[in-house]
Amino acid sequence: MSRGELARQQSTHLALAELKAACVNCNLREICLPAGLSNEELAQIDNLVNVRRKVKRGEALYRAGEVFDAIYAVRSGFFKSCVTYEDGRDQVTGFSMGGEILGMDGIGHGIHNCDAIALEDSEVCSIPYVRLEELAREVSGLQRHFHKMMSREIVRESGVMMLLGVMRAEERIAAFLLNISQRLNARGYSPLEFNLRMTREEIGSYLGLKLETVSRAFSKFHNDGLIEVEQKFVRIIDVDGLKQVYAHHVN
Amino acid sequence: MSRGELARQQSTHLALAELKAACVNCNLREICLPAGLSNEELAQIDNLVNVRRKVKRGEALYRAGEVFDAIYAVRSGFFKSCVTYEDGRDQVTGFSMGGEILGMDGIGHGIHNCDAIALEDSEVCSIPYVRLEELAREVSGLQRHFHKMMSREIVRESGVMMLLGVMRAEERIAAFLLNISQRLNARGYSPLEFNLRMTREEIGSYLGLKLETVSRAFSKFHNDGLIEVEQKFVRIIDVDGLKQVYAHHVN
DNA sequence: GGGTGCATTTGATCCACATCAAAACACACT
DNA sequence: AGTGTGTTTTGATGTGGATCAAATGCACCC
Repeated sequence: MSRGELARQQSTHLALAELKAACVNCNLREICLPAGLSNEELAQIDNLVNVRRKVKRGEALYRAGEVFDAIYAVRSGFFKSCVTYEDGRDQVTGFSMGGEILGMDGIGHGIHNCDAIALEDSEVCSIPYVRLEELAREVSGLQRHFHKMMSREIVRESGVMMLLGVMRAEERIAAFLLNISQRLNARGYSPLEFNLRMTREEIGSYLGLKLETVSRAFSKFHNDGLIEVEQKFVRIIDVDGLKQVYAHHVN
Repeated sequence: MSRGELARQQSTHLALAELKAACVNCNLREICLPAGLSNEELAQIDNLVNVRRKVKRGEALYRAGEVFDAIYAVRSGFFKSCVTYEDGRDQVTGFSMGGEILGMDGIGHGIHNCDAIALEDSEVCSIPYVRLEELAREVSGLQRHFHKMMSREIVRESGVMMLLGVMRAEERIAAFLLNISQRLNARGYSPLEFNLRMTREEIGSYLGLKLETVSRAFSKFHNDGLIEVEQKFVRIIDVDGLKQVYAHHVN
């Protein structure tokens, strides 16, 4: 598949998603907040997410410091989350794609802790937090699943801590590519070829590396026959080889 | 206050805590799971935490891979959480002291994601998760507070990611010391002198540094008149100086 | 179609922290 | 007090990734 075809396939997929109205019909329901709910329960929560919101590329869904009142399910598009430090240093703390939940960091203090910025034109389902609380008290499947999503966010972050704390540059980048690949796969896209939505600098920020280091690692993987890279387009040639990069470390 | 007196004061404090039975009487209730509940609500959740458990220094409260069925509130003592990687590399992902909740990482997949190891003889309140779920549906204050605790864990971890991703060694260690100091303060201990419960290696693992680097930073802070260090004992001399170490970076 | 601005690549050099090594120290046990 | 074990300190050296610099490529826009 060419780069152009791939881009077309991805956007068609997203366009279809936008036509549908509610969780019941959403093709992301199996990986989103309603995952694991019965059809009855699903119907109950459907009016929970009645508000949709489009966010254009480069715009913020929310920003650190804003009052928190809703969490968001990504319906289409792609987001980065990033925190800015008092002294201006900032870091990307995560990337979110369809079916993933954004904003759970705001619950703790009622204030968003990070910015959520769309990396392409995106759409989200807005889920008012007080209504989610209420409904979680009635629909135990929803309560349980919501807790799972928060817990998995904790686990995801400790995975990133591991990455930042103990892995070397190439391992981080191999792990990153495999992670993106696996998430695209879970959403029905090709796990072997895709267009990155973020810049080298954003990848670097997420992985605790400089953009030059990211670029060099991509080039090295390319030369080693593990991947093909051409700007934002990536094709994974040798999945196992990539896995070995971060399994087979110095020892 | 001498090192000996300080140790005695801390353990007396803990001994008193152990005499009391329930959340209603617990001196940690303001920072633990029941924080913010009314007296009525507090009474309702009291039988939730009926099971106590002692964990001796070096023993595990739980280990990665074990089935998750309860979260734990630290009643006395000190824990580290650490994850071990397939290839044997591991990393400390957090330290927990009185009033803090352990085990929320297990909710997502029903399996604990990390080891929780006592760094001194400790005691925890065991909170069966299914009962917590039930009660959270009835006591909305509990539900809300539980969500807040999970969310704050997410925020805490993104703080660590920032630390690992963008800070230099001395900044990390200054931030670490100030964080410990502030948490001790919130629990009624002196924020300016305390005994670390963990080794240099464990601090290093948490901060993504080698133990020698931690030791060198401690020595440097000592020489710069910011702190006094003698093995595990730390006295903070110049809080503002310490804050400047990580506020005043290269620019 | 050519210009402007941002993203990416690649090379050369530097430095913060890791690594290696050894000594000093603390604590538990006998 | 003496011995063993694990922790901490300190020094000397090495290196992975940062930094600095410059060229190239791509997208957008007039």
